Amino acid sequence: MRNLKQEPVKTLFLGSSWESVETLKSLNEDSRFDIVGVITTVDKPVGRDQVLTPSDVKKYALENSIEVFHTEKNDEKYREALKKFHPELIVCKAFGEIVPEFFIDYPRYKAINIHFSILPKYRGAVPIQKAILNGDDKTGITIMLMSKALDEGDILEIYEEKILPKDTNLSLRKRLVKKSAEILGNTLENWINGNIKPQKQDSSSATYCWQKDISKENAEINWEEMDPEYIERMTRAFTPWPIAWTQWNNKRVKLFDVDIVKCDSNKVPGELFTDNGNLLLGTKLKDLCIKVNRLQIEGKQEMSAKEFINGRLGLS
RNA sequence: CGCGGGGUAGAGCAGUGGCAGCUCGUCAGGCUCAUAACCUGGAGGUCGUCGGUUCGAAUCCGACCCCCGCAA
Repeated sequence: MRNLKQEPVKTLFLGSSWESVETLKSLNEDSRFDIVGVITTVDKPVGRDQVLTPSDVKKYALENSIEVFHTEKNDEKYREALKKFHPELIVCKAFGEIVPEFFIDYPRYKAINIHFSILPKYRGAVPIQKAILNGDDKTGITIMLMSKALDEGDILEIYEEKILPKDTNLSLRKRLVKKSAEILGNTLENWINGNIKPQKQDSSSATYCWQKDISKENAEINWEEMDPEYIERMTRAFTPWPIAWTQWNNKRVKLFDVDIVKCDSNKVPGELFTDNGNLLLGTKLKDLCIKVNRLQIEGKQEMSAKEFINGRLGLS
């Protein structure tokens, strides 16, 4: 039994995105852990002007005087990192690189990954989006050992979280980030003190999700084939990126917030029309329409349906 | 110099050389048992900024600033 408060665990953190920052922050502010360094992706060009920008994790680390290291998918660099930091524990969240096996085997207390699904369901890059898209009523957090293959390591702890009817990828992700930051420290302490026996995953029931499923191309609504329910889930799963969209007057229209409503119309699927002050889109089902609450026309700012109607924009 | 759309009242938009407009909101009054209803009236604009052309510019020309879609 190790008293972590007197003898903090030398921890190396791997991550890149804003959600990894929350995880890093919770560990950095936890006296049981001593963050010896952070590995993150190199600065990337970002936005319309392609300005070279450090990752959110790098920004946090620099502000908090934590040493930053870039491995750039290079085995030699990984060896260098081990020599430099001598970690007893590695924690990884939304890093964006596949790490070599010798690296995750090195620390005394192994390498831990946090994944936002109930593994072995939704192994891969976009588990939250996929859970919403599939209409699941719950998802969760898996804290697990890293292994050679992606998301296949033994499980230390699972936390379940309900998916609410209006949940978007963003809103659900925020809850999971917050929750995982709350439970991580204790889970790690239990693991380090030998109170957790890792559970093997049942790989025969594994499912997978790929980043390419969540792309601008896949965010275009196919009105002939998609059910209204699926379209509504798309708008939530594709928030805040890439945003479900369709065509109107040869322009892209992003749909930010929609509802499914009963309607009695013979509109063509995908046709935009107004009815009683509502902005509706016809679907392949005659008695159901998509009611648009917030939208954005290409070249315009995001606006409410009411604002869109007030401007008339060619609608009769 | 990656490609493209845009900046006009608080919001959304129309307006290609000749009085600054529309829908919504807002304010005042009216009607109504009642209102996101209806009627009447009002306030609210350096037309992104600077310069140029012109008798006259929101409108044409040049430069710059800002917002957005695509691409990466």
